[in-house]
Amino acid sequence: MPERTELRLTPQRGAVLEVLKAADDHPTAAEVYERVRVAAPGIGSATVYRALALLVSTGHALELSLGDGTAARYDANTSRHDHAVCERCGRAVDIDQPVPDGMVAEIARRSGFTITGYDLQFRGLCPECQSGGAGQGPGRRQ
Amino acid sequence: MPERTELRLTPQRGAVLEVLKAADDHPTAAEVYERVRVAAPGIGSATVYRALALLVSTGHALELSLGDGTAARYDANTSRHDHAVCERCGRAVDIDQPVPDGMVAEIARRSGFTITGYDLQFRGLCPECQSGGAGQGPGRRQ
DNA sequence: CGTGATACTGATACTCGTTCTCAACGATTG
DNA sequence: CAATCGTTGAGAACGAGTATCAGTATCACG
Ligand SMILES: [Zn+2]
Ligand SMILES: [Zn+2]
Ligand SMILES: [Zn+2]
Ligand SMILES: [Zn+2]
Repeated sequence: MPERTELRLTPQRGAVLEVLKAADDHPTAAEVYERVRVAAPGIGSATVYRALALLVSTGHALELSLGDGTAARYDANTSRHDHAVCERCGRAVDIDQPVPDGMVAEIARRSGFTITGYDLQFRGLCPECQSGGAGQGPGRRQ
Repeated sequence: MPERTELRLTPQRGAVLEVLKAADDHPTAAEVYERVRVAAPGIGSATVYRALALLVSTGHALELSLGDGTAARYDANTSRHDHAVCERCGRAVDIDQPVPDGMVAEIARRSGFTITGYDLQFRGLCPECQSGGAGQGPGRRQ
């Protein structure tokens, strides 16, 4: 007798999760949809959006706003980490260096806020876009 | 012979700028539109969007993505600063404590990125929402 | 002034990412 | 098998932002 239907792993949801786990590039919902259609050809976009929301709400994925005006991206790496986003090709890489606790405490003290978390995105040029004049083409946006 | 028409301060643009300067709550474009209609009743929303984009591109205002999925907000305070956003009422207050240079340098070294800037948003509860159970009502979103 | 060139405006149509609605489907239980 | 209920896919709906376009204001110049 299941008191709570935690997360029924339907084929569609499994496929979405697989795509997320296999991705290392923080795809948008639209990109997840594109990729998941290989494994689940008939899947509808609404189902992908619903699956992503479900995975986020159950802690199996993170939803990222990279602050560059682009759509939200999804990340199967649910440990606390930040990102550096290339302004040219849109690539987002993981940054595993947290803000010092002292700084957070100081900001809480000064602002009166109870700080429950933060989001930090660095902007710049990725190594590829610095060297190769063309890099690998302007990927996303801008 | 004016070689470049820099920025013609039309009544509409002036009104938008006044609204921005008077605001201390980082309004969205829609909110700016609402407010500016008091001073410029016939103004169209497209004009507000155009004025905001112009102000941003000429350095008279900043466009903020607060990472909470809500629309972009605008800020007449163009000096470098970050924000703390209340998860309950949506209020965004200024934070004037930059990330230590050493941390940025370390991240640039590790990631190989050339870091040109960053965006940092703290999440939490504002003083009003901590105490007053009701605060001033759930303002924006969530 | 009048004239044309150019910038700006407001209404509206449009785009596009995301959410909603709903009928059909499928798993589960008894 | 029948009843239940969560899930699905199609498509409609939504909303922020953008593009289009005809009309208007501004300006330089004669
Ligand atoms: Zn790049
Ligand atoms: Zn990541
Ligand atoms: Zn609050
Ligand atoms: Zn600010």
